[in-house]
Amino acid sequence: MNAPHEETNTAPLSPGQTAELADMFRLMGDASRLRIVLACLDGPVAVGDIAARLGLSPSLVSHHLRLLRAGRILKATREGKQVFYAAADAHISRVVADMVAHVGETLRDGEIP
Amino acid sequence: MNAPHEETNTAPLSPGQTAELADMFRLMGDASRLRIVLACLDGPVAVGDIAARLGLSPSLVSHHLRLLRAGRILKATREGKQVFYAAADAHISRVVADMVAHVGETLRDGEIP
DNA sequence: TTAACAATTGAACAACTATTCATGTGTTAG
DNA sequence: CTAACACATGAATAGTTGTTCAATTGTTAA
Repeated sequence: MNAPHEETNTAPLSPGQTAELADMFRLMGDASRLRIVLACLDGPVAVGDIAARLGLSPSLVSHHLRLLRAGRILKATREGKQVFYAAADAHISRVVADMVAHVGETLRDGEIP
Repeated sequence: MNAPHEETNTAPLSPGQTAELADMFRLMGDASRLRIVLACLDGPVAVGDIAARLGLSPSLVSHHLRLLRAGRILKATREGKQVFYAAADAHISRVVADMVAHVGETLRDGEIP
């Protein structure tokens, strides 16, 4: 699929891909939204449960969910009165989980230069 | 009811870690800044070269570089008149490259390159 | 039907941010 | 020394955005 030899080169991303990537990052660049995404990684969660679990108003959660849905990061599934949100697809959930795992290792421990 | 899946669950991040992660995402959530980071992944690049290569004003690039430096994503090295920027450490460059690679696979429908 | 519940939506506002322009700082060449 | 170069910085501004509140839509139970 890819070039046989790969170095630590700059990822050859097209301008469109770069913009798309930046969009994805921006969506998770907000703490509330990131927490919402993380809460949805395990499996489908209802809006009310997300709000209660994170201590946010249902309205705010819904606003954020709309953005995350528009960004193809989460998908919605209605079931009765409730609407469940989960990762849009397996790729997304894997990418996000991976980013979190890697950055979790990298996070600084209050080191002051 | 939900069918339990055996999936990589969400990494249990502390609130502080979550905020830090969101901060890192926010830094790369801007297209200009993301391109600057990508341009620095290969190795040390001078500010002027970044600006010329990306078609941005040196002033703007410098402003962004300050944020990226404050966010421990890039580090600066002075050499004569020029200042070279590169990934703050190996971890960062690996994390970023990995995210880019993954999202590169995930990206959908094509745009004009 | 009515009533309660779950979620969405719109408006309005404060806070933040990306960009530009002008100026300032440090460095090397002449 | 001065002048030119490379970058940084401060202010000012236009655009964006996260949050709250009130009202609305959709769904189920009584």
